[in-house]
Amino acid sequence: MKQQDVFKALADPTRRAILKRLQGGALTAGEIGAAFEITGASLSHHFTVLKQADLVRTERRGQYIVYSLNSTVVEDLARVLFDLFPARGGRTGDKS
Amino acid sequence: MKQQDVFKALADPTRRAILKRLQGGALTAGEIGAAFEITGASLSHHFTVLKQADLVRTERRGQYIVYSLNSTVVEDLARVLFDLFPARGGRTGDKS
DNA sequence: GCAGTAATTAGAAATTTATCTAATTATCTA
DNA sequence: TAGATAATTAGATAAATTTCTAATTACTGC
Repeated sequence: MKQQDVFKALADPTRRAILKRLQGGALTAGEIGAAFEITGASLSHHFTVLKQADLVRTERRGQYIVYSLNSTVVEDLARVLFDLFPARGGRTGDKS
Repeated sequence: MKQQDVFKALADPTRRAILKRLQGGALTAGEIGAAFEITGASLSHHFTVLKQADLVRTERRGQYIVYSLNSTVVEDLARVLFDLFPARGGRTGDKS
């Protein structure tokens, strides 16, 4: 896991929206792109960043390329975050 | 919590290093800066970004300004992440 | 092989971000 | 109050990022 790549990938709102779209299951590049105003070329750039961070996986299916979420990275990321912030017992939900 | 501000703040390696330095407890701007090559002005910019993301808190103590970690934000961030990635039972540590 | 569709890659323009030097603000001490 | 120290703010430059159009690659089906 390249920490820097993951953080940079998550820093862009369009890329986070892509990840959210993939929650419902794998989608082709075109299906993902339908939800955004930007061009396919720009989308493709974002896919590259997400792939480099290992946040998504791709698989060619004939004419299409199918994207899916790589959930295992969230575990790595969780480790990094708990390393970045001091432990506090693990309770959550009392702030807001 | 402004999600975008937090992600953007964490996207820079210098800022993550600042957060790590603060793990040991509160430090003055100068003490933090001693560990980095960049100028105080640049550091100050990073502090601004971290403050805007509510990741650090500041307090003036006489001539000094003391920075400390705001751990509560990690809880908000955890929520965002678990929202961004599908739930997977909650176990961690089996991937390497 | 050729036309059509899906997606990426190439190259450039516009925006944002990180960094610098110089100037300013705030505080301490004599 | 004046000089020294800590830190920020202002303004500029350099580097990185996002986005675009145009061209290219990969596959389908005739």
